Amino acid sequence: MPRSKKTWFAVLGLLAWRPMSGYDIKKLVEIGLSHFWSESYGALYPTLAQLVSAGLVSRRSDRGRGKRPRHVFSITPRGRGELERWLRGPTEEPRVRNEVVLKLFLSPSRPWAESVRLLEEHRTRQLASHEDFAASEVVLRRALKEGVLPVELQSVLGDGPKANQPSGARSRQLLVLLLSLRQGVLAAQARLAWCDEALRAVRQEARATNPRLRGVAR
Amino acid sequence: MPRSKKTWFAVLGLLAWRPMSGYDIKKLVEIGLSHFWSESYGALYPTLAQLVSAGLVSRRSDRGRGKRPRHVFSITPRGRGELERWLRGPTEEPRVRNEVVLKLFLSPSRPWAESVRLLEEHRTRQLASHEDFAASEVVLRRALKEGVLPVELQSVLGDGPKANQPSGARSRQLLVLLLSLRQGVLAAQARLAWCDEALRAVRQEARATNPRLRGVAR
DNA sequence: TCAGACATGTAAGTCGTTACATGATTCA
DNA sequence: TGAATCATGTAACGACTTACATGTCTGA
Repeated sequence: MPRSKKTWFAVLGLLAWRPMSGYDIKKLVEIGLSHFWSESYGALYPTLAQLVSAGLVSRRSDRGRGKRPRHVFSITPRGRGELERWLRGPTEEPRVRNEVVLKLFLSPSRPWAESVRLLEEHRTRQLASHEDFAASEVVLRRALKEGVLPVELQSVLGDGPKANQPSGARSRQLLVLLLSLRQGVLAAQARLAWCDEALRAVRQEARATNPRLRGVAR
Repeated sequence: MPRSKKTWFAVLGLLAWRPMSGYDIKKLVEIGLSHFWSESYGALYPTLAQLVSAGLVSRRSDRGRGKRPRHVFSITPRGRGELERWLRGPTEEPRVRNEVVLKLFLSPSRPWAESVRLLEEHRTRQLASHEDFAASEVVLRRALKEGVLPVELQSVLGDGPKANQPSGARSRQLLVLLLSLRQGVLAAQARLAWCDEALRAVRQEARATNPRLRGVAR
């Protein structure tokens, strides 16, 4: 039984926000969705072609004067129908494969210092991504409150002033963007908290095992 | 460039805990590591065969009288060397693909009630897994404090009373098991907190948008 | 003028899952 | 005796990623 075709529906769903080229989709995912989604060109372009064949998406060649030629894809009514069915359908839990935890788990025969380094490096990465998220959150909350759309968000939400957004649609987009960001913030916080807890435990254990280190700070 | 061969090293690392059959490995991962790792038979058995070919693991046929015949795999010294190199090497961040967040993100054209249902279902699953983790944690902490190994953990850590565990090795296994569990607990808590936050926001928005529902509890 | 962004694709290969296939042993 | 669990594997497929290949336009 074919498994879920996530790229398929991710692309379809993004095209429901607004018509875009493959390149636009890639950028949108990288810039705005990277904390919960990823796509590669090698999956994107074939998927786009398949969606067109299936009649869920239409392709139009946009070759404006002095413009780079590009293909703009739009969702069709049938595409909206399929998207809706998928949105209403069952949602798969991602199967987890956390290499950091695995390494820690497999480390019992290694020196404690190695686990400490593993955790410290992981912590540094988490801290950086947490800071990124937090900064984006500040921008987004201001946008939501003041109703202005800063440049940073235009590439995510589309900049069209003439875009025929029904009233409230824009603020609804901002809300789901904020909620998805909050997910990233909370997850990063939890990972950070885990690093701290694990580091404390491992360092304590290291001191207890190797009395020469007793009293050494850090 | 071949990507990291996680199954390869996961299997190698588990065999460093103790010799096991493929079936044992599968059960161990399912029962004790499911909150941060997964393996399928279709990956496991071929990997085991490859590890043997590579000389990192040795296979012995165990056909005791009245016993089911089985293959017991043990890590070789070369295998330990490779494992060690991998443990010390760089650790990849998993690329995230969270279908729940994606669906929420793609929902702006759908009724709020649909997002509420999505989040509620997700919350229910997270609550259940959080409870499982918390229960396991209680068992583990007691084991760590009292130095006794309850039956539930014997399938994870191995039950050998004659196992030539160097002093402290068992408690170190318990510690990394606890830490890996804590990772699951904290992650589940964060997901739960996010669900609550998102549900609050979405419900509030739903009420604001549809005044007929104003004042309706839940 | 040339680096860097824009833009689109393909080919090969990796990684892993599901479904299939098979059979032994235990225990109610 | 027959269901559940132990036990081992393969085949086909699905879903991606990486690396390659190619070209255009903009602006410092």
